[in-house]
Amino acid sequence: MTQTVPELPRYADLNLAEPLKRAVAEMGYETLTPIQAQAIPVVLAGRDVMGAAQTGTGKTAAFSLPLLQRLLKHENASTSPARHPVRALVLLPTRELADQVAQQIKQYAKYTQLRSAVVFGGMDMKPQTAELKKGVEVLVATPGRLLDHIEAKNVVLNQVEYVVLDEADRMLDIGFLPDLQRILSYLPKQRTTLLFSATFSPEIKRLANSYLQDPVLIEVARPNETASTVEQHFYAVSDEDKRRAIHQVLQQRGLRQAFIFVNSKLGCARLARSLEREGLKTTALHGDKSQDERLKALNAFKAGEVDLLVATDVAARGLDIKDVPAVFNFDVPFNAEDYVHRIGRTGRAGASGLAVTLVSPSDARLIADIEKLLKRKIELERLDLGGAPDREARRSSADAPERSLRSAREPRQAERSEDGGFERSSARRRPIAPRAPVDPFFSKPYEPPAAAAEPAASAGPSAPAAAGPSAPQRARRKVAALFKPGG
DNA sequence: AAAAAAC
Repeated sequence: MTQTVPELPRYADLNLAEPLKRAVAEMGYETLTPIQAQAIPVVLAGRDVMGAAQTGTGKTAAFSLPLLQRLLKHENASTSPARHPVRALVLLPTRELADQVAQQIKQYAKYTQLRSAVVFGGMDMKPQTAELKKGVEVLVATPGRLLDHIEAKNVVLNQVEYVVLDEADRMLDIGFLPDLQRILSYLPKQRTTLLFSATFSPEIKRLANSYLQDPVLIEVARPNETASTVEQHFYAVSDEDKRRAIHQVLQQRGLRQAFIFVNSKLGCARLARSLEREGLKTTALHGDKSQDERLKALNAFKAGEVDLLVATDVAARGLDIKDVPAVFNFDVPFNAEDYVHRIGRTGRAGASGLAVTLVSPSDARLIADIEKLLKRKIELERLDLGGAPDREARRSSADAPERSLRSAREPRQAERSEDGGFERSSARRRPIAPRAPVDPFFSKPYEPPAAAAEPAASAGPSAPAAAGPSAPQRARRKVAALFKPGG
């Protein structure tokens, strides 16, 4: 065991104001994580920062503590409560995350005079407006609602000294960039900008640099790296077997709670309903729910009232929930970065965690993307679902055991096609999956090729076709190999 | 392919 970590820096030894130290001590923090140890002095020095560190390693404290310290140190009007301009702005990509970070900052600031507030959509404007009008030094927000408040003149941002983009790569992606740029246009040019995320693609890094002045780059471990405490598995499972796979892994591992990620809101609602019918205490979290429902779902999971939280990528980033033992990717995420964030919901703060990704043949390309991002080979594993494959079970209608999970819905033909029409669409979408063994290439399970380090490398000698398969072709074959009948 | 974020 690596129990003898050489003297981690301690909060008590930091040059932080007493009120901040007191709050930190009260929250039970003693030593700094690596990202905190590196980022805090740099932020205290007033520099711009681009910070990358693995999920679950305390990025929020890494920026908020030194930020609060700076605000305390250069307190201009603390003795006259009449005027409290927003001096620090923290922007986040989801409402739940804004809420979480705001609560954390409130905790850190609780023994100071600094005021903070949070604004995000889906909630009544009025209470937020009232808070803003009272004046706050630290404002936490999601972009859309903040723009609303700016345009309604509920808040003025021309005195902002610090802006933080948490989950910075997401904030800078195409979906958020226009709003972000508008917000930044209201801020003084002369300011400190802090960007933090667990993932930064090279393109986003370049873009991010255009928003920073002479930044300090802080990289704790490799960017895009997953926590070493998370045990990762990729199981080759056909779409129709995925729910059964979840039941089985939960049972075999003796797991009660888990996050289950899906790619669409509709799929999220449906999967949650199915799992609930199959006897698992399940709730769904996605952007088509009201904010009240979203908060309720999250709180029910936190309180242990439900065991499974089926969620879209609204829950992929940043959410810090204690003791999430496992994350399932029911769908392989469209963006490889989101894989890193999703599985980052487990194994936080040094805890151990399990990440299970269910891979169907059509996911080959996405798996190749994840391999590339993680810079390592992914071994697809077979999952013995105990008994005949599901499709066999459907043919011999007498087989009860394997079908038990589906039995509740099996008779409802109409609803099955609503679920995506597994039978027909699978034939359409997965022409690659061989029905009969034809090529010896398909007859052995996936083994990482010895030579090629990068997926984009040249075609190896094992290439069956004359022209040589492309990287996506090879990726599809790897996955297809695992779906060979009888293997 | 989708999700997120304002009403």
